[in-house]
Formats: sequence, C-alpha cells, structure tokens
Amino acid sequence: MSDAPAIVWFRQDLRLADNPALAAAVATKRPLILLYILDDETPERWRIGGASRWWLHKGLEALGRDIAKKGGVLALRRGVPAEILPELIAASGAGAVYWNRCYEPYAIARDKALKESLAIEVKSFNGALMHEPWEVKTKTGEPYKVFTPYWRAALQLETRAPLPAPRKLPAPPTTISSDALGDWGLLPTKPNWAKTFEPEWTPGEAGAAKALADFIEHKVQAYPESRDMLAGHPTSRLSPHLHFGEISPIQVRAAVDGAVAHQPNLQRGVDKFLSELGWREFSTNLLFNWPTLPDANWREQFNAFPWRDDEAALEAWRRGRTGYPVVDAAMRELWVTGTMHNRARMITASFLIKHLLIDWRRGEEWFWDTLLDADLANNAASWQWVAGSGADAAPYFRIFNPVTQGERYDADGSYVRRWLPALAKLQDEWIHRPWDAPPEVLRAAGVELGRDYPRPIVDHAAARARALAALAEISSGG
DNA sequence: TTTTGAGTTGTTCGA
DNA sequence: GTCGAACAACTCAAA
Repeated sequence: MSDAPAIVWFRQDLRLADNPALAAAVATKRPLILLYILDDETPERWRIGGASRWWLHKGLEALGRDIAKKGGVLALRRGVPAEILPELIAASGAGAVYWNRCYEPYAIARDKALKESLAIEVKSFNGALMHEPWEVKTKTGEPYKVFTPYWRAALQLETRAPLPAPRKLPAPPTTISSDALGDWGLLPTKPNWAKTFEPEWTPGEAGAAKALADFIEHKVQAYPESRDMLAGHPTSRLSPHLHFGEISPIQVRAAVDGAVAHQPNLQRGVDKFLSELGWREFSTNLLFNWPTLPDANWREQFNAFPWRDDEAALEAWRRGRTGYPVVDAAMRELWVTGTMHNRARMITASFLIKHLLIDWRRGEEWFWDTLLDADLANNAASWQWVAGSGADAAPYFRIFNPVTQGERYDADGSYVRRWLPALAKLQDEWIHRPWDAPPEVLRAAGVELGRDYPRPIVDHAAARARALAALAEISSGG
C-alpha cells in the first residue's frame, strides 16, 4: 500500500455517509487530505448565489466538525482548482485524487481537463444521483425528453445500497494549510439578511437526516395530497440538503423503502415522493444532455416570443408587490426563508412569465440568487417547463389563476397571513382577492389598498388573454 | 417505417 | 355547486 496520501475533493457532497469517493479513498488506507475549494471564478454566469453562500458556510462548518470527530481535518482553499490541486499535490506528495461527479457544464469541462492534466491517479464516482444521466436511455439510445417514460425506465434499473460513514478518518500526512472559513465572506453582514434563515434550517448531514426522519414519521403518508398545501410545511424540505449533498438520493430512497417494509400503507406516499426525486434526476439528465438549458430556450420557437422589458413589474414581482396575495406571500417567503413551496414556485413563475410576459431567464436569475437550494439543473429545467419552452412542457393554455390557486391550496389564508401581515385581519372570503372586498370590509381589516397593500399590477383576465395571444404568435399556426 | 397512445401540477365556459 | 368539454398542434417513445 502506498504511503502517498490521497486527496478527497468535496464539492456538492458535503457528507460522510454514502460518499463513494470518500469511502473509496478510506479503503486505500492512505493518509487522507480532505479538501474543499471555493471557486468563484470558473462558473462565470452561474457562480453560487447569495442565499446559497449562507448555506455553504453552515454546511462546511458542519462537515468540518463531523470530520474532526472522526479524526480527520477539512482543508479549505479558495481559487481555481486547476491551480490549487497541482500545487497541493506537489506540496503533499499526494498520489491520488477522488471526487464525486458534478453535472453542470462548467464542472464537467473543469473535471475533464483535470483528469487529463493531473499526472496522478484520478477517480470519479456517482455520489449525487440514483442513476447517471447516461444510464437512462431510450431503446434507441437517445436521452429521454419526457418525464414519465424516463422515470418508468429508471425504476427498472438497480440502485446500489447506501454506504456507511467511515468509522475513522486518517489524519493528513502533514499539516495542510487551510483558509479560515470566516475569511471567505460567505455570510452576509451589514445587513445580515440571512438571520431569518437560522430558525428555519439546520444545514449539515445531521440536519438532513433529521429532516428525512421527520418527513417519514409525519408527512409521507399524506404526501400525495398534502404536498400541494402552501402552509404548514407539508413537504420534505430536503432540497437544500440534496443540492449540497448532505444527504444522497440513494440514502433517501433506502430510508423510505425501509419505512414501507414496516408500514405498507406508506407505499402510495413513498411512490409519489420518489417520483419527485425522479424529477431531480430528470432535470440533471436534461442539463447533461442539453448544456445550454440554463441560458437558451430548449424549444427554439420560443426565440421569437415577444417578451416585455418591464423593470418596474419585475421589481414588483421580486419584492412581492404584485397585488396578488398568493404571489406576494410566496415571494416574501422566498426572501425571508431562502426557499419557497413547490406549488408557490409554479404560481410565481407562471405569473412572471404569463401575466407579466417577462423572460423566464429573469426569474431564473432571481431564484438563483435567493434560493438556498438553487440548483442549475432544477432551476433551468423548471423555469423552462413553466414557460413552455422546455422539455415535456406544460400545454400553452395552462396559465395559473393566482386567485383560484390561492383559494384551492391556501383555503384558510394562513399562508398569505403569515407572509403578508398587512392582510392578517382580512376575512377568508377576500384574502386572495382584496380588490373585490367591500370598502367596509377593508376598513374593518385596517387595509387601504394602495397604502397598506398594492392594487393588482395587472388584471388577470386581460393578462391571460395577452399571454394566449403572445403564445399564438409563436405557434406553428400563427 | 408507420402507427398509436400519451404527455406533473390548469382554467373557463356552458349545461 | 358540479361536471365535462374545449383549449393546438406536436413530439415522444415504443410497438
């Protein structure tokens, strides 16, 4: 066995359990250099966003603690991996580098170049997906473009069992210099707008495991119906943990399958939940096979779509001042908690695209900066899905009515009241359409439209008609 | 090669 | 209030 140390390069896999690269490195019995590199230069357009930086700081803090408990050390470096890795290899005499794969186009190019240029052994592993994008193909060997057949095919494939966390981690051969996490400036200051994230989230592997256990115990059984309800956190809330790799889909799947083995009545909820993980994999499959997904219309006919340039409307949407309570509540939720309910994402995205006719890429950029779970594949695929420009797109006539959606999925208005205190005293009947409320009702609730809460910035019926006309322009018939 | 059934999450209108 | 139909045409994936 070589005494030359091995480097484990952590990227979007900030965990010790079910970490194939780490497990393989530990199995070599070499001394280990456990490394994270903050690269703010390689991805030019989609470098890590503001909210995600807070999570990254907390996640690295947790990973460092977990590693230390097992006898190892996490080294932090900032810069370009193509410079840092050779330097570290030279300084440490490392004989191997192990990592788990990423699927962003820039990451694929970076890793490919590193594999070619580094003179030592390099091994990459699947740590982020149930199935690699190239493993799920149609009968003719093409990548799937429609979710349902994709997921049906994926379910036919075997998945590996989750790997246990290493019992102990070998120390590095010598002292490896490390940046101080606090010097990276990942946490916001003056103002510390992330302080509202603290009570909502516990970044790190333990926090992820707790969220999963909570989901299985309390939520998964009713998930197929309750998942759509806007209030009360009916979903797993695992997405940021999954993005940063604090838990793997393999672990999640093994846990929910294990629960079904003891409680067969959970099967229905588990199947629905696993299909959501399937969407995550499907999105990665799309990004891998169509690397321009984040930046270009997947359907080229949308290149002719008559988007409007409306900075004021865009800003009203960003800040939750559209005058449609369910939209505004969701945008406030995003701002305050760094996340947004899945259905609320569809409602707000549909509103930006269809009601305001603003380019989906403007929304994609805002979500990228404000979401703790910002993920290039999910973000791009989902925005294009709502726009209708993407794979497996929604029918053109699917334009969410924010009032109907609010009344259906927030019937008692508790979601709106939580995020829009100005409307807290408005009765259920008017909570999703305050502009229709009689003046005395508004007075009694202490609401003056235009002062305490905005009037709608567009009329729904008119906006819907305008969107349908715009879509007709680019249809083959128009 | 051609055919066939199907395609995450909706809304509106009229009976 | 409830319910079914209409809302385009197209592409996908497998038979």
